[in-house]
Amino acid sequence: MGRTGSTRSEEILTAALELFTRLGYEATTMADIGAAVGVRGPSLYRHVPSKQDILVRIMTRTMEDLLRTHRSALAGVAPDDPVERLRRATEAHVRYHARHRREAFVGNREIRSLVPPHRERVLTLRSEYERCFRDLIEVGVRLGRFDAASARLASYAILDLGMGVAVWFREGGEPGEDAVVWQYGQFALRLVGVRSG
Amino acid sequence: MGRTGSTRSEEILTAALELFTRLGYEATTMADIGAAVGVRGPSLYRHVPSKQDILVRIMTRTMEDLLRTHRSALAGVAPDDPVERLRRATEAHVRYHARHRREAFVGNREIRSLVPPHRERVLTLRSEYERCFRDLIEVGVRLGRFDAASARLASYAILDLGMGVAVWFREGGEPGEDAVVWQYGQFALRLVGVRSG
DNA sequence: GGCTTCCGCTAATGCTCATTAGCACTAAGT
DNA sequence: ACTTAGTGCTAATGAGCATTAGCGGAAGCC
Repeated sequence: MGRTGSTRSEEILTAALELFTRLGYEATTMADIGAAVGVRGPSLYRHVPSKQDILVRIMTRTMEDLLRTHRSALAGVAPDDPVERLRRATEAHVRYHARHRREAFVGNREIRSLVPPHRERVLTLRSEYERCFRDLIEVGVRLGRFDAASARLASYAILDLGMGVAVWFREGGEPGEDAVVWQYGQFALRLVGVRSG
Repeated sequence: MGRTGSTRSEEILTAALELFTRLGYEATTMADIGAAVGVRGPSLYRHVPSKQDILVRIMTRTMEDLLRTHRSALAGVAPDDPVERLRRATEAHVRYHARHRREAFVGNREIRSLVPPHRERVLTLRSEYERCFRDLIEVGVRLGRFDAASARLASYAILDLGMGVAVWFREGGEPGEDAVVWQYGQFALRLVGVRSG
């Protein structure tokens, strides 16, 4: 029984995530979430302070996980090997979006359901993440390894591929996670003009 | 005063589209839409049958437009030139998403706000559109012009790029529509292994 | 002037919700 | 046995919202 998660609040976050993914934040009621964990709506308030707070916890955790994954994917990769760095970053990005499709999906679509103080915080984390990719590409261009007219467009394109994965990917379906990750890593490199995946 | 559009309902659809884009369908109220056209909420019912109907009209019109532009982009392009066909299809796709970002944005995100009979209809149109791209890529692979391990993944990737454009593109911003369209056409070809843009 | 059509308005109506109050039960701990 | 957390429940509360009723005015037509 830790303080943050005492199992019950985790269950609630998980159930809410599933419902937010399927119905959207606005269309999900506290009663729905309660039913998903075997409880009436009002009882949820014993474990979480509000519906908005559920969304906030889900979204900030997601963005932090994503950034953490990104950093650890690049840890130990030579800074002067932009090809390998972009490949690793993209693979981590895509793997995260495949493995945590609900989190990524909600994280992308429900930003507007966040109420001001939190919205800005999440948006800041998000643009920090975007900047990582743009920087990666700019380095590659500067080193003459990439051929991209606009690093910004290329980074948007690569990031958007990940969001797409979160939409259509199904665990246990075909193609599997590894195949998608590999393929999308190749896509990213091709996008910036690297030959032979 | 024509029957379908008598200006007023068009104004309402346009205002609603803007609001749905910014706030989402659920979070937009009839009073909001009314205010945007200078009228109280209930007065809207003189021009449109319901809020849901506004969404339905927006979304079906969007999907039909998209399919129409796709077909006309390919009209007259040699069937045995998959490179040119994919380039044209992608350019039309991206141009549509840049030029009608609100329509495309709402069309992608509010499918779940559509009530059953319509949701299915829109989803059918959408998968018809997806299939066009997959077929295009399969032909290219069969003719040996494309190098794609999975036509399905490649088509998803290309389509997702378009959705991304609808999210971040701003009319009058940089890069402009033509630059984005050209760049994304090149991205699509690179994705399927075509060299030299 | 009287009739009709259009279109806007305010006041219901009838939900659906998030959230709060207040009560009850259980399991420890003492 | 008494108390205290912890957790659930039902019944408010209070707001927001789509939609409907019913009224009134303006414009055109006779």
